[in-house]
Amino acid sequence: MRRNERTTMQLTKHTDYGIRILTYLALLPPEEKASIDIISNLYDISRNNVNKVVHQLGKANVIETRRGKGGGFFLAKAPEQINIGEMILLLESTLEGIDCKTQQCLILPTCRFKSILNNATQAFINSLKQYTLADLIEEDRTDLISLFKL
Amino acid sequence: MRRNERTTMQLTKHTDYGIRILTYLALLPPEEKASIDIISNLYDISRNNVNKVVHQLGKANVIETRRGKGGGFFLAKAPEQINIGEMILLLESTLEGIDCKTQQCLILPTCRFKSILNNATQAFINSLKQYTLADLIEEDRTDLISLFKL
DNA sequence: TATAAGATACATTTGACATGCACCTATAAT
DNA sequence: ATTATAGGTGCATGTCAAATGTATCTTATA
Repeated sequence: MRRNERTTMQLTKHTDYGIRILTYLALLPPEEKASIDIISNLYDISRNNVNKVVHQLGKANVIETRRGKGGGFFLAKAPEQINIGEMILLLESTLEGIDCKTQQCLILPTCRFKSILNNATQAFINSLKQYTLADLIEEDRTDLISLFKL
Repeated sequence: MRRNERTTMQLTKHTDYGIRILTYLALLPPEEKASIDIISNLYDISRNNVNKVVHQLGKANVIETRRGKGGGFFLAKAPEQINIGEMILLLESTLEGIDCKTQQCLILPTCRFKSILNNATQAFINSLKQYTLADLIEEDRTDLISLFKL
Protein backbone atom coordinates (compact mmCIF):
# COMPACT_ATOMS: atom_id res chain seq x y z
CA MET A 1 0.00 0.00 0.00
CA ARG A 2 1.38 3.38 -1.06
CA ARG A 3 1.46 6.47 1.07
CA ASN A 4 -1.35 8.92 0.89
CA GLU A 5 0.08 12.26 -0.22
CA ARG A 6 -3.01 14.39 -0.10
CA THR A 7 -2.30 18.04 0.51
CA THR A 8 -4.26 21.23 0.47
CA MET A 9 -5.18 22.93 -2.80
CA GLN A 10 -5.69 19.48 -4.21
CA LEU A 11 -8.86 17.82 -5.39
CA THR A 12 -10.08 14.99 -3.20
CA LYS A 13 -9.68 11.44 -4.41
CA HIS A 14 -13.45 11.28 -4.48
CA THR A 15 -13.42 13.88 -7.26
CA ASP A 16 -10.52 12.21 -9.02
CA TYR A 17 -12.39 8.91 -8.94
CA GLY A 18 -15.48 10.61 -10.29
CA ILE A 19 -13.69 11.92 -13.36
CA ARG A 20 -12.09 8.53 -13.98
CA ILE A 21 -15.39 6.71 -13.68
CA LEU A 22 -17.05 9.12 -16.09
CA THR A 23 -14.18 8.63 -18.52
CA TYR A 24 -14.79 4.89 -18.48
CA LEU A 25 -18.54 5.32 -18.92
CA ALA A 26 -18.00 7.66 -21.87
CA LEU A 27 -16.28 4.86 -23.74
CA LEU A 28 -18.66 2.09 -22.82
CA PRO A 29 -20.51 0.78 -25.89
CA PRO A 30 -24.14 1.92 -26.11
CA GLU A 31 -26.67 -0.28 -24.30
CA GLU A 32 -23.94 -1.68 -22.05
CA LYS A 33 -23.74 -1.15 -18.31
CA ALA A 34 -20.83 -0.81 -15.91
CA SER A 35 -20.78 -2.13 -12.37
CA ILE A 36 -19.14 -1.00 -9.16
CA ASP A 37 -17.07 -4.18 -8.99
CA ILE A 38 -15.74 -3.88 -12.52
CA ILE A 39 -14.64 -0.29 -12.00
CA SER A 40 -13.26 -1.07 -8.57
CA ASN A 41 -11.01 -3.73 -10.07
CA LEU A 42 -10.15 -1.77 -13.19
CA TYR A 43 -8.83 1.28 -11.37
CA ASP A 44 -7.87 -0.48 -8.13
CA ILE A 45 -10.19 1.68 -6.04
CA SER A 46 -12.00 0.19 -3.06
CA ARG A 47 -15.54 -0.92 -3.75
CA ASN A 48 -16.80 1.45 -1.10
CA ASN A 49 -15.28 4.52 -2.69
CA VAL A 50 -16.59 3.66 -6.13
CA ASN A 51 -19.98 3.08 -4.53
CA LYS A 52 -20.03 6.57 -3.04
CA VAL A 53 -19.15 8.26 -6.31
CA VAL A 54 -21.64 6.22 -8.32
CA HIS A 55 -24.34 6.97 -5.81
CA GLN A 56 -23.66 10.70 -5.94
CA LEU A 57 -23.51 10.81 -9.74
CA GLY A 58 -26.76 8.87 -9.82
CA LYS A 59 -28.58 11.26 -7.50
CA ALA A 60 -27.36 14.15 -9.63
CA ASN A 61 -28.73 12.45 -12.76
CA VAL A 62 -25.37 12.40 -14.47
CA ILE A 63 -25.58 8.63 -14.68
CA GLU A 64 -28.51 6.27 -14.52
CA THR A 65 -28.25 3.48 -11.96
CA ARG A 66 -30.18 0.22 -11.92
CA ARG A 67 -30.37 -2.04 -8.94
CA GLY A 68 -30.73 -5.79 -8.88
CA LYS A 69 -29.51 -8.61 -11.04
CA GLY A 70 -28.44 -7.44 -14.45
CA GLY A 71 -28.27 -3.91 -13.09
CA GLY A 72 -25.45 -1.39 -13.28
CA PHE A 73 -25.11 2.16 -14.52
CA PHE A 74 -24.35 4.26 -17.60
CA LEU A 75 -24.20 7.89 -18.65
CA ALA A 76 -27.56 9.62 -18.56
CA LYS A 77 -26.51 12.03 -21.31
CA ALA A 78 -23.94 12.39 -24.06
CA PRO A 79 -20.33 13.14 -23.05
CA GLU A 80 -20.63 16.48 -24.86
CA GLN A 81 -23.36 17.43 -22.39
CA ILE A 82 -21.30 16.64 -19.31
CA ASN A 83 -19.31 19.68 -18.26
CA ILE A 84 -16.05 19.15 -16.37
CA GLY A 85 -16.33 22.32 -14.31
CA GLU A 86 -19.78 21.34 -13.18
CA MET A 87 -18.62 17.86 -12.30
CA ILE A 88 -15.87 19.33 -10.10
CA LEU A 89 -18.40 21.59 -8.41
CA LEU A 90 -20.60 18.57 -7.82
CA LEU A 91 -17.95 16.19 -6.55
CA GLU A 92 -15.75 18.51 -4.54
CA SER A 93 -17.16 19.16 -1.09
CA THR A 94 -15.73 22.65 -0.84
CA LEU A 95 -13.95 25.07 -3.10
CA GLU A 96 -13.81 27.83 -0.54
CA GLY A 97 -10.17 28.89 -0.60
CA ILE A 98 -10.11 30.04 2.99
CA ASP A 99 -12.14 29.55 6.13
CA CYS A 100 -12.78 32.86 7.86
CA LYS A 101 -15.47 31.56 10.20
CA THR A 102 -13.93 28.90 12.41
CA GLN A 103 -11.24 31.02 13.94
CA GLN A 104 -12.35 34.60 13.93
CA CYS A 105 -9.84 36.94 12.37
CA LEU A 106 -9.02 40.39 13.68
CA ILE A 107 -9.27 42.09 10.32
CA LEU A 108 -12.29 40.19 9.00
CA PRO A 109 -14.50 43.32 8.76
CA THR A 110 -12.10 45.09 6.42
CA CYS A 111 -10.48 42.12 4.71
CA ARG A 112 -10.24 42.21 0.94
CA PHE A 113 -8.27 38.99 0.58
CA LYS A 114 -11.33 36.77 0.76
CA SER A 115 -12.96 38.41 -2.26
CA ILE A 116 -9.72 38.37 -4.24
CA LEU A 117 -9.44 34.67 -3.49
CA ASN A 118 -13.04 34.09 -4.53
CA ASN A 119 -12.29 35.75 -7.86
CA ALA A 120 -9.38 33.36 -8.32
CA THR A 121 -11.51 30.33 -7.48
CA GLN A 122 -14.08 31.50 -9.99
CA ALA A 123 -11.35 31.79 -12.61
CA PHE A 124 -10.36 28.21 -11.76
CA ILE A 125 -13.90 26.95 -12.27
CA ASN A 126 -14.46 29.00 -15.42
CA SER A 127 -11.35 27.47 -16.90
CA LEU A 128 -12.67 23.97 -16.21
CA LYS A 129 -16.07 24.88 -17.62
CA GLN A 130 -14.52 25.18 -21.05
CA TYR A 131 -14.30 21.40 -21.26
CA THR A 132 -16.73 18.53 -21.44
CA LEU A 133 -16.27 14.82 -20.88
CA ALA A 134 -15.96 14.46 -24.65
CA ASP A 135 -12.74 16.48 -24.56
CA LEU A 136 -11.23 13.96 -22.17
CA ILE A 137 -11.65 11.06 -24.53
CA GLU A 138 -11.76 12.30 -28.11
CA GLU A 139 -8.04 12.25 -28.92
CA ASP A 140 -7.13 8.89 -27.43
CA ARG A 141 -10.32 6.99 -27.99
CA THR A 142 -8.77 3.80 -29.30
CA ASP A 143 -5.96 3.74 -26.75
CA LEU A 144 -8.44 4.14 -23.93
CA ILE A 145 -10.77 1.47 -25.27
CA SER A 146 -7.82 -0.88 -25.37
CA LEU A 147 -6.73 0.01 -21.81
CA PHE A 148 -10.26 -0.60 -20.63
CA LYS A 149 -10.44 -3.84 -22.63
CA LEU A 150 -13.73 -2.77 -24.13
CA MET B 1 -9.87 25.48 21.28
CA ARG B 2 -11.86 25.48 18.04
CA ARG B 3 -12.01 22.62 15.58
CA ASN B 4 -9.62 22.56 12.68
CA GLU B 5 -11.72 22.60 9.53
CA ARG B 6 -9.05 22.41 6.89
CA THR B 7 -10.20 20.75 3.72
CA THR B 8 -8.80 20.18 0.30
CA MET B 9 -8.83 22.93 -2.30
CA GLN B 10 -8.13 25.29 0.56
CA LEU B 11 -5.05 27.32 1.28
CA THR B 12 -3.09 26.22 4.32
CA LYS B 13 -3.19 28.31 7.46
CA HIS B 14 0.49 28.94 6.88
CA THR B 15 -0.42 30.85 3.71
CA ASP B 16 -3.31 32.60 5.40
CA TYR B 17 -1.02 33.71 8.20
CA GLY B 18 1.50 34.94 5.66
CA ILE B 19 -1.00 37.25 3.98
CA ARG B 20 -2.19 38.55 7.33
CA ILE B 21 1.33 39.24 8.53
CA LEU B 22 2.15 41.09 5.31
CA THR B 23 -1.02 43.15 5.71
CA TYR B 24 0.12 44.23 9.13
CA LEU B 25 3.60 45.07 7.92
CA ALA B 26 2.20 47.12 5.06
CA LEU B 27 0.57 49.45 7.57
CA LEU B 28 3.46 49.68 9.98
CA PRO B 29 4.88 53.22 10.08
CA PRO B 30 8.21 53.61 8.27
CA GLU B 31 11.32 52.90 10.33
CA GLU B 32 9.30 50.76 12.74
CA LYS B 33 9.71 47.02 13.23
CA ALA B 34 7.28 44.25 14.07
CA SER B 35 8.10 41.26 16.24
CA ILE B 36 6.92 37.67 16.28
CA ASP B 37 5.40 38.10 19.74
CA ILE B 38 3.41 41.20 18.81
CA ILE B 39 1.92 39.53 15.73
CA SER B 40 1.33 36.28 17.60
CA ASN B 41 -0.77 38.15 20.17
CA LEU B 42 -2.45 40.44 17.68
CA TYR B 43 -3.83 37.66 15.50
CA ASP B 44 -3.92 34.95 18.16
CA ILE B 45 -1.58 32.70 16.21
CA SER B 46 0.94 30.53 18.04
CA ARG B 47 4.41 32.01 18.24
CA ASN B 48 5.81 29.02 16.43
CA ASN B 49 3.59 29.43 13.40
CA VAL B 50 4.34 33.13 13.10
CA ASN B 51 7.99 32.25 13.43
CA LYS B 52 7.81 29.86 10.48
CA VAL B 53 6.13 32.35 8.22
CA VAL B 54 8.48 35.19 9.19
CA HIS B 55 11.46 32.97 8.59
CA GLN B 56 10.23 31.96 5.15
CA LEU B 57 9.38 35.51 4.11
CA GLY B 58 12.79 36.59 5.33
CA LYS B 59 14.64 33.97 3.31
CA ALA B 60 12.65 35.01 0.25
CA ASN B 61 13.65 38.65 0.81
CA VAL B 62 10.07 39.81 1.05
CA ILE B 63 10.78 41.10 4.53
CA GLU B 64 14.00 42.02 6.26
CA THR B 65 14.63 40.34 9.61
CA ARG B 66 16.99 41.49 12.35
CA ARG B 67 18.06 39.32 15.21
CA GLY B 68 18.98 40.39 18.71
CA LYS B 69 17.74 43.03 21.09
CA GLY B 70 15.89 45.79 19.32
CA GLY B 71 15.48 43.49 16.33
CA GLY B 72 12.36 42.56 14.42
CA PHE B 73 11.27 42.71 10.80
CA PHE B 74 9.66 44.93 8.18
CA LEU B 75 8.80 44.88 4.49
CA ALA B 76 11.82 44.77 2.24
CA LYS B 77 9.94 46.57 -0.53
CA ALA B 78 6.88 48.72 -1.10
CA PRO B 79 3.45 47.03 -0.87
CA GLU B 80 2.95 47.86 -4.56
CA GLN B 81 5.93 45.63 -5.33
CA ILE B 82 4.60 42.63 -3.44
CA ASN B 83 2.42 40.50 -5.67
CA ILE B 84 -0.31 38.39 -4.08
CA GLY B 85 -0.10 35.60 -6.63
CA GLU B 86 3.61 35.30 -6.05
CA MET B 87 3.13 35.25 -2.31
CA ILE B 88 0.66 32.37 -2.64
CA LEU B 89 3.12 30.49 -4.82
CA LEU B 90 5.80 31.09 -2.22
CA LEU B 91 3.80 30.18 0.86
CA GLU B 92 1.69 27.31 -0.42
CA SER B 93 3.61 24.05 -0.44
CA THR B 94 1.80 22.65 -3.45
CA LEU B 95 -0.71 23.87 -5.98
CA GLU B 96 -0.76 20.65 -7.92
CA GLY B 97 -4.46 19.90 -8.30
CA ILE B 98 -4.02 16.15 -8.46
CA ASP B 99 -1.39 13.59 -7.60
CA CYS B 100 -0.90 11.11 -10.42
CA LYS B 101 2.33 9.61 -9.11
CA THR B 102 1.62 8.06 -5.72
CA GLN B 103 -1.01 5.62 -6.86
CA GLN B 104 -0.43 4.79 -10.47
CA CYS B 105 -3.50 5.29 -12.62
CA LEU B 106 -4.52 2.96 -15.42
CA ILE B 107 -5.17 5.72 -17.92
CA LEU B 108 -2.20 7.93 -17.01
CA PRO B 109 -0.55 7.60 -20.45
CA THR B 110 -3.56 8.99 -22.27
CA CYS B 111 -5.05 11.21 -19.58
CA ARG B 112 -5.99 14.73 -20.58
CA PHE B 113 -7.53 15.69 -17.25
CA LYS B 114 -4.21 16.57 -15.66
CA SER B 115 -3.42 19.22 -18.27
CA ILE B 116 -6.93 20.64 -18.13
CA LEU B 117 -6.54 20.93 -14.39
CA ASN B 118 -3.15 22.58 -14.76
CA ASN B 119 -4.74 25.18 -17.02
CA ALA B 120 -7.31 25.87 -14.33
CA THR B 121 -4.66 26.21 -11.63
CA GLN B 122 -2.78 28.62 -13.85
CA ALA B 123 -5.98 30.66 -14.26
CA PHE B 124 -6.28 30.69 -10.48
CA ILE B 125 -2.75 32.03 -10.05
CA ASN B 126 -3.09 34.54 -12.90
CA SER B 127 -6.16 35.94 -11.23
CA LEU B 128 -4.25 36.43 -7.99
CA LYS B 129 -1.33 37.99 -9.83
CA GLN B 130 -3.53 40.94 -10.70
CA TYR B 131 -3.24 42.16 -7.13
CA THR B 132 -0.51 43.48 -4.90
CA LEU B 133 -0.31 43.92 -1.17
CA ALA B 134 -1.27 47.57 -1.70
CA ASP B 135 -4.68 46.46 -3.00
CA LEU B 136 -5.34 44.68 0.27
CA ILE B 137 -4.96 47.81 2.35
CA GLU B 138 -5.70 50.87 0.26
CA GLU B 139 -9.45 51.12 0.81
CA ASP B 140 -9.58 50.52 4.54
CA ARG B 141 -6.31 52.02 5.59
CA THR B 142 -7.61 53.97 8.57
CA ASP B 143 -9.86 51.16 9.82
CA LEU B 144 -6.97 48.71 9.68
CA ILE B 145 -4.59 51.07 11.43
CA SER B 146 -7.13 51.40 14.18
CA LEU B 147 -7.64 47.62 14.44
CA PHE B 148 -3.91 47.17 14.66
CA LYS B 149 -3.66 50.01 17.19
CA LEU B 150 -0.88 51.59 15.18
C1' DT C 1 27.08 40.90 30.11
C1' DA C 2 22.31 40.56 30.50
C1' DT C 3 18.50 40.77 27.65
C1' DA C 4 15.70 40.42 23.71
C1' DA C 5 14.84 39.00 19.25
C1' DG C 6 14.82 35.63 15.41
C1' DA C 7 16.60 30.63 13.95
C1' DT C 8 16.39 25.82 14.34
C1' DA C 9 15.03 21.17 15.73
C1' DC C 10 12.05 17.84 17.02
C1' DA C 11 7.81 15.95 19.39
C1' DT C 12 2.90 15.69 19.65
C1' DT C 13 -1.93 16.52 18.39
C1' DT C 14 -5.65 16.97 15.23
C1' DG C 15 -9.27 16.12 11.92
C1' DA C 16 -10.80 15.67 7.11
C1' DC C 17 -10.29 12.39 3.98
C1' DA C 18 -9.95 7.74 3.00
C1' DT C 19 -10.99 3.10 3.69
C1' DG C 20 -13.13 -1.08 5.79
C1' DC C 21 -17.01 -3.86 7.02
C1' DA C 22 -21.65 -5.25 7.57
C1' DC C 23 -26.08 -5.32 6.20
C1' DC C 24 -30.36 -3.52 3.63
C1' DT C 25 -33.17 -3.16 -0.53
C1' DA C 26 -34.44 -3.73 -5.24
C1' DT C 27 -34.74 -6.36 -9.48
C1' DA C 28 -33.98 -9.76 -12.99
C1' DA C 29 -33.16 -14.46 -14.15
C1' DT C 30 -34.19 -19.16 -13.02
C1' DA D 1 -41.35 -18.18 -5.35
C1' DT D 2 -36.56 -18.31 -4.88
C1' DT D 3 -32.09 -17.06 -5.55
C1' DA D 4 -28.45 -14.44 -7.16
C1' DT D 5 -26.76 -10.02 -8.06
C1' DA D 6 -26.69 -5.32 -8.30
C1' DG D 7 -26.68 -0.73 -5.97
C1' DG D 8 -27.97 1.84 -1.26
C1' DT D 9 -26.99 3.01 3.51
C1' DG D 10 -24.77 3.49 8.00
C1' DC D 11 -21.17 3.42 11.00
C1' DA D 12 -16.37 2.22 12.57
C1' DT D 13 -11.56 2.65 11.85
C1' DG D 14 -7.11 4.10 9.69
C1' DT D 15 -3.96 7.56 7.75
C1' DC D 16 -1.06 11.41 7.22
C1' DA D 17 -0.03 16.22 6.36
C1' DA D 18 -1.00 20.22 8.64
C1' DA D 19 -1.04 22.45 12.81
C1' DT D 20 0.60 23.19 17.24
C1' DG D 21 3.70 22.68 21.30
C1' DT D 22 8.19 22.82 23.71
C1' DA D 23 12.92 23.60 24.05
C1' DT D 24 17.20 25.35 22.91
C1' DC D 25 20.58 27.88 20.01
C1' DT D 26 22.39 32.04 17.91
C1' DT D 27 22.85 36.85 17.19
C1' DA D 28 22.90 41.68 18.27
C1' DT D 29 22.30 45.67 21.08
C1' DA D 30 21.48 48.38 25.07
